[in-house]
Amino acid sequence: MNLRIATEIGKCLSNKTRFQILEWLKEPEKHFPPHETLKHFNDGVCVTYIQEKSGLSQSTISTYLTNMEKCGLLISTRHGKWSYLKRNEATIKAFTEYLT
Amino acid sequence: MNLRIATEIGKCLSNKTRFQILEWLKEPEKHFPPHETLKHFNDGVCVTYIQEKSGLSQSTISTYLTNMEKCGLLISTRHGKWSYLKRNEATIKAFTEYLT
DNA sequence: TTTACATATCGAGAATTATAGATATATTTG
DNA sequence: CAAATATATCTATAATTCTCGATATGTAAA
Repeated sequence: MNLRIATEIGKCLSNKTRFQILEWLKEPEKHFPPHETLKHFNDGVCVTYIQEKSGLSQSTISTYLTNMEKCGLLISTRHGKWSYLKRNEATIKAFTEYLT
Repeated sequence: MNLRIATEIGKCLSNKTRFQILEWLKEPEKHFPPHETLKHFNDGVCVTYIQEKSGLSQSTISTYLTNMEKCGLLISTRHGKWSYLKRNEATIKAFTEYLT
């Protein structure tokens, strides 16, 4: 962790929707429907589900998620035409330790 | 801790100087001169020292510090004409736990 | 190989934040 | 009380961010 990344993370955390995305992803099954098309994969939530829950436009949410991935807050995995997002606990831990 | 305060803290942490102020205040004696006019008080760093170290204007730093106090990141104590700032470890802990 | 769907990127106008100088307030000192 | 000093607030402009619709790209299904 360094100052530049830490402030980029801060920027992500300065917006209610972005902060909530991290909260929702703590317990995906509590906040999102299951991914029925996937049989043996449960490693994050697809962009569409996050977009629908947020109520914001597809392009806005896509930008949010891209930025959150760039600074290491999220991990994105592509399966076919879907991208699945999950928290990057290692970065979150490094950030909180840097702050403390 | 709640979403509104957490995002206000995020806003404070989205700027390099503001983030650094928190870092500097982890070890004040390492980053600032001693407060010679004070005999038995060592409970934070005055606004002027923080301003000089940052290189930004007095009004900018004053605004930063006010906002950082409002969201609970800093504790401000006034002694005569000086305000002394220190980290509010309780809020910082609550914030990191909210995130984790 | 079209067509449909999921996600990403682009471009623009609206909204917010950054930053400073000027000024106000509060406190100490002479 | 007047002058000096530390900090806070006001006002304004520049810079950045927000958010969306439009469009592009990538993948799967028909």
